[in-house]
Amino acid sequence: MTTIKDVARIAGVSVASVSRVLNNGPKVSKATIEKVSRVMKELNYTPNANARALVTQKSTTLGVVIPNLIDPFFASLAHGVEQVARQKNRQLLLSTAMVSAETEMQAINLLIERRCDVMVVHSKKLSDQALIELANKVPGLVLIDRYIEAIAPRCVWLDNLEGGKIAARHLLALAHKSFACVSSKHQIDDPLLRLQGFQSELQSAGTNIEDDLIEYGEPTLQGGEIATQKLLASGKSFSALFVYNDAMAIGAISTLEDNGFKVPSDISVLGFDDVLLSRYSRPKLSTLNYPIEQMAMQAANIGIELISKQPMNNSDISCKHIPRLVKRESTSFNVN
Amino acid sequence: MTTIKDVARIAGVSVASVSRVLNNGPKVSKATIEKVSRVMKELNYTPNANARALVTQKSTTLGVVIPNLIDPFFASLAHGVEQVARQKNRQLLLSTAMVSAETEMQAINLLIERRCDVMVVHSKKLSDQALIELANKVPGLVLIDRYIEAIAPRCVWLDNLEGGKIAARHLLALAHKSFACVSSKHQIDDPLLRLQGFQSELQSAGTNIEDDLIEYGEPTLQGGEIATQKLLASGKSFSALFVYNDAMAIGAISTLEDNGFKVPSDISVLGFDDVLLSRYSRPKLSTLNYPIEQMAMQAANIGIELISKQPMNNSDISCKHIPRLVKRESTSFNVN
DNA sequence: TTGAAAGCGATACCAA
DNA sequence: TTGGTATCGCTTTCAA
Repeated sequence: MTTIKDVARIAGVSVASVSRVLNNGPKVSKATIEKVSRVMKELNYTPNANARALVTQKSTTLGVVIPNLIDPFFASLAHGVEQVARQKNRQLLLSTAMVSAETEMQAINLLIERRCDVMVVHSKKLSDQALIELANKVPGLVLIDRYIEAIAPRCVWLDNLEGGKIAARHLLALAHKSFACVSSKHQIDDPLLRLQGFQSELQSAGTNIEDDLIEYGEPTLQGGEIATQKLLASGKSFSALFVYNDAMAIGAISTLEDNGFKVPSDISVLGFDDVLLSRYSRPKLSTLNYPIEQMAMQAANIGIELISKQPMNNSDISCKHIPRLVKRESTSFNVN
Repeated sequence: MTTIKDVARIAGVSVASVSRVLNNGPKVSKATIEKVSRVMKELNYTPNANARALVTQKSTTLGVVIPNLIDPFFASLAHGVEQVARQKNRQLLLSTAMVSAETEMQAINLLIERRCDVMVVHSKKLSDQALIELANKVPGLVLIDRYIEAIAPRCVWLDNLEGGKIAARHLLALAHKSFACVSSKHQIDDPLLRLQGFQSELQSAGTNIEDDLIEYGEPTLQGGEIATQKLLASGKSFSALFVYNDAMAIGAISTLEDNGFKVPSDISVLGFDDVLLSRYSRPKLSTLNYPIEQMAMQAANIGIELISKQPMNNSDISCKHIPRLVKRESTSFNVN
């Protein structure tokens, strides 16, 4: 690979001069600019970003830590970060981490080795303490989908509890009286919070879900199908079903219709997340929008802001997001 | 950030020794290993990957160039590359490029600046010549979804033409006689090839598609809906519909059922790509599997192989992939 | 406006 | 087994 020295030698100038034209330095004659530019083109010269980072002590990367890219939810997260990266002329560095404390730590460390100074981290397993220490070590680290009091301004998260409440309010407003829920025993507590919020709002309205009408499953299409079969097997009837996420909700609809129930006329089904799938299902899924892409963009911007010399006072900007009800076709007024 | 010098000073050894324990060097006493390791831990030392890359002249990154991460197809591609990266202890560097020659070139250049030595590139707009030159400059560059004769062993691609033929054979085998097609006028020629393959196979069977029964649309759900409406508006009947991709196919099914046609009993619908969506649709979509994830993994492995000192003789390994028919529920025997 | 030289954080060769 | 030191490619004073 040709280096700055090659360019300098062939152009008959010092490396300092080449460096100056490379960085649009302030004091360079037009003559050198042209001469050097021409040689750079001739030699097909590409500056070495690693060397630059080394000497300038600043990175032009933007890191993101997620479990994987195959889950559209995390792909959206990464997409949000990527958009900010492009806009800020940074390169996206991606580190994957299974949901385990060790791999999450490893993934973050890989970014630190690269001296990545801004990173959006999705960590469910590292302890609050570990994360706080990391946040101290890496000024541009921002957590997404997690809330830790001590570093609250650096957490961008969704209020799942409130999401559950919004779901309940929607179904109550549609005059539903008997409710069921398909939830998930995931390694994270999002499902729990959603269910809690849902139940608490029902209770405020003087009703509740019968114990038999709460089932759990894997957070997938099949998981939703199986859980719904169990629900049906209980023999109890219900007119509104709140499901942990969209994939499960689509599975639920599938099982309900296979068993002769029409959605939404017989049973309303409400999902959560508003992933791409929800627009493709028939009937189109009513759900709660999880604005993960915007949240990821906000997180990335906060990270960049944090390492800038003159941090704006962003303390007034809320990092808590409330899911938004998206009414499509799978929920409707209860006429029974 | 603490550096190797800090560690050396505090441990009372030379930087050379620290470097040795860092790299499990061959000649280090147990004593120094322990001493240095302890200090590294104490100081929370993380080696600087940029400095390492600079002196060793080798990268530990794996690059990928795609249009975006929001399209599940490209997310799968990136996911495949990411898996290889993790397995080979490399970090994923992602560069996005809109489908235009300039942005594609920019994206690749960003990777070169980082001295990324292996990259999987999805380029539809750069000229063959430009790509060949890049391939010469970057020995570990591999193209995906593109075939260029001159660098054939470094192209991993899908035979779209054959895909169209397979589609036709499937529908013919189901005794269909009247065909329609929803295609796309995309900036790339995949749709064209699929349609060509489809038609050529029909012709071999002594039949064809009437001109009125080929419609084009955006490669999206809505695009599929609209194109199918136009098809229906023609007034001509058909029992089998071949659609450019799964998103459009799901749109097509939606429109067909809205117009009183049952899928597959009245009309069989066949998609292409086998994205996640196809398993979530009702009826579940029959489609052609585009093994993009495996292809991406193969591409990444080829890239790594290319820069290894002792390249295996892989010339016998085919980089051409044939889509595989996935029979689900949207196609069935034609009983009329 | 230009160039010489120090230094960023590591590795690796050569001596000791 | 260790340490000294040149070096990677670049930026950034400091003089000229």
